[in-house]
Amino acid sequence: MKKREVQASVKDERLVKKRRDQMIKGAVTLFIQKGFHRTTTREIAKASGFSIGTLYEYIRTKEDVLYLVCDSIYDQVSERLQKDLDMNRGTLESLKLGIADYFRVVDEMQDEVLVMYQEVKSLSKDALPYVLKKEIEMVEMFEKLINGCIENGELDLVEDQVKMIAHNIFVQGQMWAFRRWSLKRIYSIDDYIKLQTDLLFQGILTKNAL
Amino acid sequence: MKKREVQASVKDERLVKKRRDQMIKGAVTLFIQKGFHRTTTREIAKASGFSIGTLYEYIRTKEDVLYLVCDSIYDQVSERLQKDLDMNRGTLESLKLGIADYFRVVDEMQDEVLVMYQEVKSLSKDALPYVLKKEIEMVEMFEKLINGCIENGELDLVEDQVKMIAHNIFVQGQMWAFRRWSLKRIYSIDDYIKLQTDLLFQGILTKNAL
Amino acid sequence: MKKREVQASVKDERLVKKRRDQMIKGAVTLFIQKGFHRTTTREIAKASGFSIGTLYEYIRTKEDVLYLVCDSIYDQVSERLQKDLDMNRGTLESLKLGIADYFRVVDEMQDEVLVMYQEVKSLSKDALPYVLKKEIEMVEMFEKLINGCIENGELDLVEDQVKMIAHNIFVQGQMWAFRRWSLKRIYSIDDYIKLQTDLLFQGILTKNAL
Amino acid sequence: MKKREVQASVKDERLVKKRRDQMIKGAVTLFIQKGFHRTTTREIAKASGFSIGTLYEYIRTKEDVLYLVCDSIYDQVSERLQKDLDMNRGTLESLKLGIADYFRVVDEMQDEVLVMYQEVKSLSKDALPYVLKKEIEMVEMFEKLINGCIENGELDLVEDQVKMIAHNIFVQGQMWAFRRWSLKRIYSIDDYIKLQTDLLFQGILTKNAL
DNA sequence: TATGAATGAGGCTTCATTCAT
DNA sequence: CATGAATGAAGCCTCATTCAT
Repeated sequence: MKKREVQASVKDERLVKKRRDQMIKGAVTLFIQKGFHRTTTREIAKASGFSIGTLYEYIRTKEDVLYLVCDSIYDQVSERLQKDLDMNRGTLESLKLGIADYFRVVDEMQDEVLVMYQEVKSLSKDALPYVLKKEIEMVEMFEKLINGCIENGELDLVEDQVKMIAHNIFVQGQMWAFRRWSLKRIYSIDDYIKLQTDLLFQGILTKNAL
Repeated sequence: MKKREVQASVKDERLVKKRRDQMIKGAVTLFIQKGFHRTTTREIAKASGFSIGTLYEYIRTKEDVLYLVCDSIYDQVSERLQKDLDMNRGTLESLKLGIADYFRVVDEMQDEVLVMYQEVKSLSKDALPYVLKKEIEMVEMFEKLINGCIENGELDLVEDQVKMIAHNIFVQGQMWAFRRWSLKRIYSIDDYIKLQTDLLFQGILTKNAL
Repeated sequence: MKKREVQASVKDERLVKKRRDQMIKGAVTLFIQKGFHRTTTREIAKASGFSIGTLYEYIRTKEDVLYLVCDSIYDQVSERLQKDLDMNRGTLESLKLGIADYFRVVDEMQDEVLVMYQEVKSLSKDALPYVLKKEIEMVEMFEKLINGCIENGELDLVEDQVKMIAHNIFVQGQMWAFRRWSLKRIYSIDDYIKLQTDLLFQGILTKNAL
Repeated sequence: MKKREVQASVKDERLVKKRRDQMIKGAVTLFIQKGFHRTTTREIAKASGFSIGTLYEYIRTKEDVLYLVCDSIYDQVSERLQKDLDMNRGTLESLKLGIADYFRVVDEMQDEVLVMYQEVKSLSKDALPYVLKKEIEMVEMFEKLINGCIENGELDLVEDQVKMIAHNIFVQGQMWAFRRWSLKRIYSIDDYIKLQTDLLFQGILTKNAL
């Protein structure tokens, strides 16, 4: 599935990229503060550093801004993950590193993740699939990391389990962003990573219990 | 923390209850279809079976409807959970039952949970805490179930772990609702319960790895 | 062909009629001064004596106002013509009376006719046919008056001629409105009626020439 | 009355002429399709084959384009008529030829005539007189043709009649353009010329009736 | 001369809320 | 208590025009 094209009136590709970057940056800040629906196009223009007229030279509708924002955030997050995947050696260690890295990206991009997370649903039926596709791809990255361990004999799991775990990891990452109001009071990101990883690997039953 | 009062012009308490029930029912349907922001008060009134004027006899602002909806959903979910908690005997079995029951409630109330889940953030700074409080209470229910097992010596966990697990359970419940587009293709609710419970209890390293 | 329905949010039919009459009256004044495109919806609302919100309780789009205006003007004009037609006796005299009466209606409703005449083309492909239909009906009225004379033996014309004459009469009526800047300097409405009628009946070759 | 000057930034007269011709050609096409108000300056620039910036090197405002279009159309039509006038011999025959020729020009330039006809009123109070002046001149051409016949004794009419007839001819020409949706179903341009000419000359009263 | 990115006033329309009946 | 007509602030978007390159 190709990227969904957001039409711009301006021809200069480089300029389009530049202006849209300004736009995304400005919009994220606003969406964090007040959400997509409560943010006006004029506010977006202002926060982006140009006029309302100029804003509309680079998008067609307000929703395009949301799409651009979501798209950009996913790109950033998955780009980071891709690196871990690339040096994946199929060991438990590299799985752990992948998870830790993902959680850290989420931590660094808390606001962005939260925004995307809360506002995707505001995308039209038209744009949603493109963003969902990216989500699926990220879950698949975790599946690959896990499958690597299985192939190496470090884990013994069936496909259904793999998929479930991949989903869990993905959601627990997001969870750090969308439940931070609650979690941050108790844990640092390092605590969070350690606790979640241990739980994931060992479950709640102590050795004693086995 | 007491329930947040939503002011009504009408005095007859029984009538207020009745009208608000109609309202919640109508609103949930609409919020599911189009989300809170895209739903108009007029539509809510119509779906509730009365006029826009009447609607405003029972609420003060549109946001009140959202609050009422969220409040009602949480009430229903936690009421169900409360029962399990009441007959909690501090055994792993009753923890498992609690989890299974929670996941099943979420399954039955998928739409409602999804709505609440996606729209809470639209609540004003004023109303949000009241709903968040309910969430906290639900997480605490799971904490209690777990602590029961610890007291009984069936589990050996420190507080930080307990809280983390409670959060995980809570989120995995919601996850069944908000990722159903993805999960339902792979799992039935029974699969989901079994897999998640096993994973929770035993982790991914399982027997072989130990 | 039925009248095209213009949807109103307000239910009370009588009120709808009343408000739309206000609206048409206000709009015509404005359209005369500045044309449809240069008139804003807010101006229409103001000229109609209510708020912009109220305006939109009675129409769906700005174009609806134009349609309502055109529709109303045609109704008024053709209602007047209908009377003449009703007492048509198939004599040259009643044809002359019909023409004179039509020209007089146009004279009395100069502004309205001019507006409709200049702005119909701004109607969407959707609404245009309904208005054009009315125009056709009016032309047909003149055809009937003429055919009456033919049946009575007062005139001897073939169908093509009848149609042409009907069109000419119709256009010469409008002409009094849309070329008044030029014609009024030279003729009174009575002059105009007399001259046009004579020309129509006798041509320019007159007695001398024959 | 001199031509109204439309200011251009560009000095090279030949270039101005060339660009404006491109502009008029492009604009007419668009005005025909969507009318003056619905056509944007950007569209005009594009249809003219140059950029929006360049467009504004040759005009001052969007309205200038309309003026240029109207002006050009009138020029073309009256240039053709002028020829007939030049060889006017004051005979009924040359009057007939003049009318036929005018109707034929209108037929050939249907679109242009229609545009001009429907959009002149969009000209500002500033530009309108210049275009109206051309219209008057055209009507005067017909007056001259008729007066020629009178001087030759071929017709016997008073001034008021002459003016009325000239107006009628002029309007009947336009009519072929602006009522073509209706007329073309019934008549070819030749039918139209013959019928209108006969009616004009002989009226509707048959010899018998006299 | 030619280009096209930038501007912002202003247009159309929606919708939460009020209030007279 | 119920109704629904009225209100107007505010939102999204367009487009004529300018100006730096």
